[in-house]
Amino acid sequence: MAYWLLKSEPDCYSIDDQERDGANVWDGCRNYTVRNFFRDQMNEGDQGFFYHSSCEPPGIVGIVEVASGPVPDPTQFDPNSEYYDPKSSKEDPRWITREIKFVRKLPRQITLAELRQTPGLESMAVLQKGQRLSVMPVTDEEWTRVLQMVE
DNA sequence: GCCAACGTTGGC
DNA sequence: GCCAACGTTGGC
Repeated sequence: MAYWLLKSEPDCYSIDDQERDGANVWDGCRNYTVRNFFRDQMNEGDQGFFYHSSCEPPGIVGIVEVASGPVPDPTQFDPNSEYYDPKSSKEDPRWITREIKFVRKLPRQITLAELRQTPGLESMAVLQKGQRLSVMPVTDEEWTRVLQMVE
């Protein structure tokens, strides 16, 4: 059992979209570190923070759960998709992801600025300078500490 | 296999 | 819109 933080731009796919869809394939990610998290590190049943990025204000808005084993990202095979990858094949798919399902919204958003001000979260991956991964690990301690902020 | 150029992310 | 950080690409 592990915890994660998944970033999404709300203009593109928000927590409300996730709530409406329930479960869906987390597609479109084209970063090898993130691919490896999806393929090798996640476990079905792991939970994650749903984080709104590139918006005002950025921050954590909900909780989601890893709802499948590793699956190929279908958009890599679709020539009409902006995420189409002609170098990938169905025999040896390059981009692996998971189904992600909605668990709940937080009672209120926890902004990035708040996270930065919270003692105990100094080492949290999302707060580190220069990190830009769209999926990042969260420790047990960080998970608990963040949830305390909205209790 | 090195590394410069380029592209992307995402907070500010 | 700016720009720092850093991943990816491609020439050599």
